[in-house]
Amino acid sequence: MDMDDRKLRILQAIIDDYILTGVPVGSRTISKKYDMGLSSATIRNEMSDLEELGFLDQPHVSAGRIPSAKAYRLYVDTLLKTGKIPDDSPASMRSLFSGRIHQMEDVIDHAAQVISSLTHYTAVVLSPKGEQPRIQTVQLVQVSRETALVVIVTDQGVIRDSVIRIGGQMDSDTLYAISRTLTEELRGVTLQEACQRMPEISERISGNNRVLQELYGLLSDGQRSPGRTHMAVGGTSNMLAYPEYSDVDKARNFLSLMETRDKLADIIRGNGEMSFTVRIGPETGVPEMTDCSIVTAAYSTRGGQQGTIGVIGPTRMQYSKVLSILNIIGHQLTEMFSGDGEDR
Amino acid sequence: MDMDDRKLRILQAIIDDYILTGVPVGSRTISKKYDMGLSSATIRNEMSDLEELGFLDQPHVSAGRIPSAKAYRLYVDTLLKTGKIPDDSPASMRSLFSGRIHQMEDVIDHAAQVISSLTHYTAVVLSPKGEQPRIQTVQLVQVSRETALVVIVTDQGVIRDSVIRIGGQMDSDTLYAISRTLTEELRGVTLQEACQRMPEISERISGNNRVLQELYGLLSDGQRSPGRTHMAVGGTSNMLAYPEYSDVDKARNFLSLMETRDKLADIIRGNGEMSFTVRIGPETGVPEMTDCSIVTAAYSTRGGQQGTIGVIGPTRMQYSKVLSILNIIGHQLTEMFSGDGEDR
DNA sequence: GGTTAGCACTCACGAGCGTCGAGTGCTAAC
DNA sequence: GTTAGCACTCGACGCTCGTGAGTGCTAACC
Repeated sequence: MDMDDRKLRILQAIIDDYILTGVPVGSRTISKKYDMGLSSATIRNEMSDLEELGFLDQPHVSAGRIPSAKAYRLYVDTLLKTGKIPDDSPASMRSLFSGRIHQMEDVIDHAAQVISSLTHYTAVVLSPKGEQPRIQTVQLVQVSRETALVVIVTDQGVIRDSVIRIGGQMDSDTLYAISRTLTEELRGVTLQEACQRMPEISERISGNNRVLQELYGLLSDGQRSPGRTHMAVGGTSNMLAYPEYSDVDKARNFLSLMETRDKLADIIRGNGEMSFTVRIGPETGVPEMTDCSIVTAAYSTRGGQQGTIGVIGPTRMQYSKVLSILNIIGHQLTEMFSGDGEDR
Repeated sequence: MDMDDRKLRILQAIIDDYILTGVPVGSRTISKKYDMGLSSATIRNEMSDLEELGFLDQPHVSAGRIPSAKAYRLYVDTLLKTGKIPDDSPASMRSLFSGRIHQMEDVIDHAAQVISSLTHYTAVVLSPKGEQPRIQTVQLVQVSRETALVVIVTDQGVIRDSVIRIGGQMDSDTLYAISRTLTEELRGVTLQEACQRMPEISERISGNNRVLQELYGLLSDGQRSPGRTHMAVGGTSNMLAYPEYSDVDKARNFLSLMETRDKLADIIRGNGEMSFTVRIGPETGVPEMTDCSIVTAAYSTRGGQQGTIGVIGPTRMQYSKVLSILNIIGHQLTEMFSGDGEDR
């Protein structure tokens, strides 16, 4: 016994119906609603076969069948293979980021909002992250008589800034001079290398040890912290609308997972930089999410960094809709971040 | 009939017990657990009086009593009046912010984490906000041949940065020169005033119109956006642990309120800059939160700005514990932000 | 007069039970 | 291979009823 075309069509119908209703679907439903020209009895036989093949589960004997993770896998794979990701973006969706938004963090927050409200699932957006950034410019800006702001511009447009103390009197011209020297010395160098080279530079520019010491501390700090990836989460409350989470304990588990941002980021970042990823139930590898699916898509910036947008929903997710939306938003983000240099 | 001392003690006992258990408390419980030297019958009479006075509610006739909002009000007021905010900070709590944290946003996120995990309620932390910031320094940092970063340092240490395009070739020395002029012209001026003064300055520094135009756009943008107050929310999932939210619909309402950040910020910012605020149930003025209480405390920075930390929990919140924790964290934040200038 | 014991009464809660109906598997006929 | 028919299963729902916590009232007590 193996999968023939009819079995496939029936399975498809079952999945469609279950995604729609969330209720185990019976043979009669399929026979009538999706008129296959087959009686319920025939469907029943086929369903029995499908269950044996591992595509359907039966919660209890007198209920209908529900698709298994394996069924969803098949479903999604054919969806992806046939490239049937409808790009049916209505005009309304075309320019969700029309208003002038300068800060990257705002864009990311907004994207999470938009995705979650379009899909009615939970959306997660991760800021781009890529190679070790290389320093382009270092500049010290005087803030007060005692403190200065360090601005480090890297090739990724990522800017780290932090306030450091400058010992004694130091006018803005002196700071500028130091900045120039530092920039000359450190251009094209990663933060890590910069850190190593500091002592050497320190000798060359004598007299301003205080500043360089602080800078050294800053660099070694910055190098440790993993590049401040920003993450936005939207629509966690959406999940409570699904009967899957009518159990409060389950809901709480889910929510607290959404709150442990580090873990969540790891999960979403997941398997590399595939343009699309769909992980279904157990495939997520997260025990708390056995009845969730995660769909992610990548977007990129002109610096070649990869960001991730993702949707978390019940396994009976409207995959095609989600894929289509992620596709569109992903493109928009890529355009936005690689486009006119207005990013951040 | 009015409140005598005994009634007060009984009410206190009822509130304590209800806060602890969340279950309507009966006369026998009080008589035995809190040994008042009174029989349950006497307690019953007193409870009946307290109900008449509006301090107790009775869910149904054969259940115990639960405290009304009015009761909590009284409870909290005496708590605040007697100044019984225990400062029993164990050493472990003394320095929650010990690790080097430079960015203000990180501090705020972390504070929300800490507060929520200490209280087991939901915590909200708002970044400081105060007067219109006044410009201290303006500096242009070259990023690429075509773009530059604008750094505006204000007296509040708040730094807005954004990338603008610089027309044509422009070396870093020229940018520095422009920066100097701008700083001289704009020092001590609010963003709004700066915006007005731009045309005039534009004439003086002729030739670099492109840069100044961009800067003008940036300023008028920045002036519109309300100062980017950052907000961190932590422990929303904690709320689901309380029987008050075993109803999924209620939980969802609560969560989606937590997600509409603007609204939430308004609610938390609430009534001004009192050092402590306790709003109980209906006092919150938010229909969705009739069975929540909000406790807020202020912290401040050396710039004289006020930030807010808040806890949202069920009305039967452990007020004294929450007040104590907010007190401690508030002081720590104030110290941190006014202290050594390492804030952002 | 305040306090307490006693008692009848109320009512949410949960267990137990029967009914209903959706859905199945199997068999026999087409 | 398909379909009609039928017996069977089992969760959902609704009903009843016992249980127990808690109350209010009354009468006795100090």
